[in-house]
Amino acid sequence: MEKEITIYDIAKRLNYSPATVSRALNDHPAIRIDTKDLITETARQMGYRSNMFASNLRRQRTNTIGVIVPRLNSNFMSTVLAGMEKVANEASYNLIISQSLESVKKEVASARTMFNSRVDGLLVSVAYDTEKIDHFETFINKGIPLLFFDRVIDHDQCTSIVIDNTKAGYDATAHLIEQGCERIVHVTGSLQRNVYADRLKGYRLALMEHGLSYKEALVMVTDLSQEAGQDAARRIQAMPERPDGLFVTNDFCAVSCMQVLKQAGLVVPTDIAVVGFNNDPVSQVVEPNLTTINYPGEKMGEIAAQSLINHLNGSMNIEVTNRIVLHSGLVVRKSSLKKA
Amino acid sequence: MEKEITIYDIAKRLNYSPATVSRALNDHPAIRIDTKDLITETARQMGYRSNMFASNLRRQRTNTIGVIVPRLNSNFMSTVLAGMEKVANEASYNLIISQSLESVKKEVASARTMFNSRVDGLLVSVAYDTEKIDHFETFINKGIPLLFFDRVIDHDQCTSIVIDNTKAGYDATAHLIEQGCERIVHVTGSLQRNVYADRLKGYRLALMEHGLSYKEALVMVTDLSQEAGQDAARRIQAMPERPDGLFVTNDFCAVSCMQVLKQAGLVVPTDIAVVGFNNDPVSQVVEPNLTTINYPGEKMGEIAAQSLINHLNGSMNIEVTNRIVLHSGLVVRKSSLKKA
DNA sequence: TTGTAGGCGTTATCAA
DNA sequence: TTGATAACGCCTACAA
Repeated sequence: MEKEITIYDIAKRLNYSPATVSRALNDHPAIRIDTKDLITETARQMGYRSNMFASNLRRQRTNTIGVIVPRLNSNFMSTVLAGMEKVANEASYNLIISQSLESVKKEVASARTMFNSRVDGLLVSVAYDTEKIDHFETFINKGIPLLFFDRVIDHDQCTSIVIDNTKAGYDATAHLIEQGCERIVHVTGSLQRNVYADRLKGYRLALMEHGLSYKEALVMVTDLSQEAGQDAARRIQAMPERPDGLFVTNDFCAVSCMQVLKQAGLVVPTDIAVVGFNNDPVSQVVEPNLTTINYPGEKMGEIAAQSLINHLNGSMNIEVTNRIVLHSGLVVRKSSLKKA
Repeated sequence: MEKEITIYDIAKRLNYSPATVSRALNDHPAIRIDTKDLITETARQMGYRSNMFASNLRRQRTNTIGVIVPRLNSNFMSTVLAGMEKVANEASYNLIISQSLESVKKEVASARTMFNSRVDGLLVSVAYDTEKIDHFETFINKGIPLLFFDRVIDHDQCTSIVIDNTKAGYDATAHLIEQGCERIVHVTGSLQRNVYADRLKGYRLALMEHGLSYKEALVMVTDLSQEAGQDAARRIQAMPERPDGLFVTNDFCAVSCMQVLKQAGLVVPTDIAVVGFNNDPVSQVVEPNLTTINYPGEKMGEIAAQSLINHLNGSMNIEVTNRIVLHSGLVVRKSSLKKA
């Protein structure tokens, strides 16, 4: 294992001071262009690499962004992360990624690690059961920018990146109603989370506006897993008055639900029309293809990362913009088309 | 923005030396238990957080593992990453993740960043078109452990984590042959990559052992995208002698291929039996359900991370074990069952 | 069991 | 345009 080259080594070799070498390497304006060239070239030859710790220690910055997500392995989340990585990478930021596995406890631990790693900023989508956000206060107190996306929590000093979940819920439900559905089951997640609460709001709004009454028995709060979907299917079959519409706020869950319903002999969409959420690739594989809400995951990731980076560069202030809403829209496929 | 608390502040407050504080905070054995308690408690109260840069600078370690993958947003890869994150997190390592987007050029750049970030070790799955691995030599020269997984490249000083792709290819093909298939199309990726080359090897082996001749025209090298699947379907339909079996080395690609075939009126598995690869969730959604090779992504991630960490801890040497092979196996579903 | 002191590699300030 | 110097916060011989 060879010795690491430092700016001192370069300085000695060229008979410059370390300060000059440092400046040359950092494109400092007050340096003669030919000495700069000489120094960079020598550095390259000697196999120099800058020591980020020394630099970070000195500058009190890390060029690192922390990301905390519920899970890494969902199509939606990995798409978001792909977008973030792309933007961060281009701006030469590193991404430290950590998953809460849907538990506040791990989320708190992750936040702590991120804090100790001195990330320059933090991007968060909260866990299923997060209630308070005390564990993020440390960031806010220290002035470390914090940005929520998808599953957000309102906070004066943080921006949130979201889609209009209420509208999406409304659109999904209204579409089902227009297709003639009158008893629409809604399968959703923890109402603690904005995304699910808002979609439910949209669902209720659509019912109301179309003169249908809201029935609590038709709303199922689940963890949106595949099992939850299967379970929902069984509950639907057991209902005395058979529902004719189904709005599941997650494609994968919707699909597993559809599969059980189909096995039980129900025909989608004739017997029951179905709408999912996310526009996950499976929605185009299941038969009939699933009507769903298109959720711009990659864009969300890009914008979240870009906003944070802009804030860090001083070219935008996160504390001013409170909320960025991305476009989303209904993608109509066969699973919901009773007419036509 | 408040001032950062350092061990000096704690030392001053308690009238200890910074050295003692440092030792107490790091659980050094030679420290009285009550002073340790006092110090940790005071540190907590004062809102102290250790400065990783200073520490890293001093210790020449980062507790950070670099990961370079072709893409973040595939079900397989995000599952692998989930496994890595879990293990790394438990061992209090951070993960810096970067995607090459299937291009060597970005892979080289990522490697460089990782190098400059002074990761303690590197986990890599190479891009579609990577040929040489000069860009990783710097790591090897510096003694930074390097570990390949899935898409690996043989190197004396690196361990590879893989499944037995040859066997998997063999099993898939043999299964089709046992179902009565005689003209089996194989859709695969770049043969530069071990995974695809080995699966092809298995395919040929199975043909041979069952007395079927290998026909180059039946092998399609593609990028395994959805479009590639659709394309393959069209080429299959255009073949003068209609194939009766299809082995696609990626579930998503297999599914899109199946969809086009079905639209064209072919019946799976009667007209053509299909086997995929990865056991992606879609394989259980498409109809008929897709026979596939189960690929233990999460386990692979866990083992890759664990091996690297063990090596870093000195409890295992990566340069000795050259290759770790995980179990994989055929999952038979309806898409391939001609008999029964 | 605790303290002293030097250095890890940079960069910012001040002076030349 | 360049150089000297002092931090940045931590860790670890060595000494006590």
